[in-house]
Amino acid sequence: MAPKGHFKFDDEGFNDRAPATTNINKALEEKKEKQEKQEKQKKAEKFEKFQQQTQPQPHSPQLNGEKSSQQQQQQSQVLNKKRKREDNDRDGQKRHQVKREDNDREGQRRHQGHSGKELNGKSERLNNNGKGRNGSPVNSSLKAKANALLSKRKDLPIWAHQSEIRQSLAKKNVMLLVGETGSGKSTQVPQFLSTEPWCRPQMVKVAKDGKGPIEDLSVGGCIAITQPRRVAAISLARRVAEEMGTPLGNSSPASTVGYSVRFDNSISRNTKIKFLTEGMLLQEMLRDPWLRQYSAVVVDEIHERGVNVDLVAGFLQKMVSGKNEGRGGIPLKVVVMSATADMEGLLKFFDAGFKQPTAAVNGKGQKAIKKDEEETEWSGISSDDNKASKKAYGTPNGTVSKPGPNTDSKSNALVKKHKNGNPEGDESAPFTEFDPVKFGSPHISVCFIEGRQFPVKIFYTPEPVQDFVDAALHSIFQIHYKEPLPGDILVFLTGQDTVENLEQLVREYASGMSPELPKLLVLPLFAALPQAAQQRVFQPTPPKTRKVILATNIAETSVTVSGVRYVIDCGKVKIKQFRNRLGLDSLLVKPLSKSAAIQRKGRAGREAPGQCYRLYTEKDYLQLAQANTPEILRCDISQAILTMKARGIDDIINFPFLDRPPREALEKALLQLYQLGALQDDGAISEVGLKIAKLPLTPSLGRVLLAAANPDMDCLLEAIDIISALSVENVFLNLTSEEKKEEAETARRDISRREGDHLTLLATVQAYAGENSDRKAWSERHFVSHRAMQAVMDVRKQLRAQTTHLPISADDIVAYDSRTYAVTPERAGLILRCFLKGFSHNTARMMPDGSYKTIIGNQTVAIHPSSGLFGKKVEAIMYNEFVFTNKSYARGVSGVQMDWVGEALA
DNA sequence: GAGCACTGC
Repeated sequence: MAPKGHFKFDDEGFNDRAPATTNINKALEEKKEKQEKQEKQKKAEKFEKFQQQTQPQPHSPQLNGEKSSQQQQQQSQVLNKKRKREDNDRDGQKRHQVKREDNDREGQRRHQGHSGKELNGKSERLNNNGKGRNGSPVNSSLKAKANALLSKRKDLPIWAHQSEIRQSLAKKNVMLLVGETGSGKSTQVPQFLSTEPWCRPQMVKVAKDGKGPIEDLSVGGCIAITQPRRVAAISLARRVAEEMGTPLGNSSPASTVGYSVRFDNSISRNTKIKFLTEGMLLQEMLRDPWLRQYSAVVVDEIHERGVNVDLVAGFLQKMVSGKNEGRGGIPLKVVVMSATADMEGLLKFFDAGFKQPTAAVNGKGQKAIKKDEEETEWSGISSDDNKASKKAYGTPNGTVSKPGPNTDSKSNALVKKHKNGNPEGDESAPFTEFDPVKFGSPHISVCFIEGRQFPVKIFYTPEPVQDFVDAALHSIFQIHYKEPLPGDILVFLTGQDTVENLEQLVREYASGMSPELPKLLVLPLFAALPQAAQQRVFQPTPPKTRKVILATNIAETSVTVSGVRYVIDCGKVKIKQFRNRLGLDSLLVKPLSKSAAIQRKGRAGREAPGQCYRLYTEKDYLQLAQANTPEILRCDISQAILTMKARGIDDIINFPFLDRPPREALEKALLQLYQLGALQDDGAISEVGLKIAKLPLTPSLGRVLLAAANPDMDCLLEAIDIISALSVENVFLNLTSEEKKEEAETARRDISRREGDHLTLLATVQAYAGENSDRKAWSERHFVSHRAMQAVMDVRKQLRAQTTHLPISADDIVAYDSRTYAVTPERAGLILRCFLKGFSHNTARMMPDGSYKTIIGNQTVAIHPSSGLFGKKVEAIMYNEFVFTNKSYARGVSGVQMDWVGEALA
């Protein structure tokens, strides 16, 4: 029977007083709302008609073998073709489609899969195997394929803007481009620009490092496009290579399109278009602050606002408004692209650089943000920290505490505006203040591209919902009873616990359903789910069945599931927030932002008109924050600060932040870097700091690595093994049943160490690396994640390669890798003391009652149940992470001696 | 007695 009663939407179930507007850009929306509505209706009608005509589709012969015979995918494929909507966004749907074509053509990639997420494993490492195929037959077939793709490209919404984009960038060096999903911006903009006259390499005479002798250097010729995720960088590069008829990356010296992501660099001498992750561009900036190989940098998906993209934006803002001395005066073109970003804020941000080249946004902007730091209840250790910080840097002349003297009210307003967004802006509200013409800048052009999305109808609950799991349950069955097939349901929940609760409830209710109704196939989806279980989501829906996917935020950006027409949005999201005063990460359930709500809603309208059920009231929706809090405002920024220092930014206070971290966060980060020895007394970066900044590690772990390389300690290879394991999540599998846990305990006996998690990880990595016959079987025997261990080995390899300047030789490595004896207790102590060099602040001592209190701050902390030391009592502990969920937990824990801690703190 | 999502020469 259908669940009924206490939960329902307005008007006999559903309330549709808030019709969907799928166009996110409000400026466009205002102008085009009517026109679009009509268009969309037409489109929808057309689609319905088409769907009726094409319902039973024969299987496509060219795509046999692969899962392409799956009805659903094929349907969407045919649909795409018919509608000439070549998908150009970078999510899973397209990825697996593109990838599948690769497989059919070349059959050379392993780890075949259908989700973008799966690509996100280690599989992309091996994608350059089809080398040496640049003979003329292949080239001509590449060209033929590119020609075939051209007509699809011409149908993209962005194609009509081609000359506008070219002309704008010929005149102005900065362009802001808003384009919705499906507009084609990520694939087409680089191609438009790569043939422009300004994109050719030029020889200039310039002093290479700013001071030395004048040299002839080449500047420009290449375009960089940044992406927040590795999969996106790789799949976009592959797609653009196909469209241009060129081999991809390092498969041929003739290749003009490549990519660069961690563990996988695929470029050639002739690369003109290079997709890379934001972090990768930052690393390139450390090596060449002037980015001399590039004529242009395209920052894509800036609205996601990871820490790295904020730093990239700051560096670029300084660069475009500077004199380009290091580039022989040749300007760098910058294109900033986004689906939803606050373009007004971005325009002002870049414009401020031109107006005030040295201090675009200054210190006072903090005020607007500071209220976000709701840390009053955490006042425990703050005063100590503040004192220490002031002592280290001094208020009047320190690099740190200097308040911005030349406060500019405009830029304050910018910070404030940017922070708060459009306060009353609901999706359909006109973005009243923004007018590209009015805000036009002599340096910056703005371009809006319409997207392609089906309309999605929004329903709100009439009353606030107490229990969203219960509400979601009712919504699922309301949809299932009311709406015809096909049309799968995607439910956004907060975490594994809510997913599993709801999963059980839906199964219970479904078992009592009338047998005449279509069946429900309930599928959970969250990051910690084993790979095989995640894959079930991408398998075709069986006949007379409706899929119900219960997902965390993983489905918001990382993974696209086809077939979804109904989205249920619980209105909450679990986010990590760093508490500066405690050095503690909190994982909390919070209301999501409007742009995230819009993103979730959009998942229903990718293949057909859809519906979105919001488990909150319209009033609550209107009160949501406009955008997600940028990561830089809610994470430990010590690594970001160190990157800036290493890049030559000494005056952190006057750095042009897109959103300025509160002073407290800056001080905390600077203090921590100072305590690690990465900064000198005057706040300048030290030798140690420079070395740490070049490592792909947090400053703490980088410090450990340097300590271990010290001849007195001499345990670098051991430290690298542990650090590699610590930088990968969940080496050990999550075990649910008691039996499994006991079984695992026995199986892991040979790799468990009583000293704690660090040495257990060391033993695990050593044993895994020493297993030469079948590592997968070894992992299964030990209840260890093989996927995680592959990632560990990647990091380990990278760290070994990066530390060759440190005192280890190839012989040392051979000797280390061939040894079989266990680490002695003495050596274990030595290793832990190295870790204390980076983690002295993450220590706690046992109290007489058996609880632990942090040595700095005297906070109660419990050992996380995932730790091998859980339930054990030792004199003192050192831990890798301090996390608050239900209470404060230490994760990655080892026992240490108090005198070691004293030695490290001294 | 517990696990949002990404990412790095």
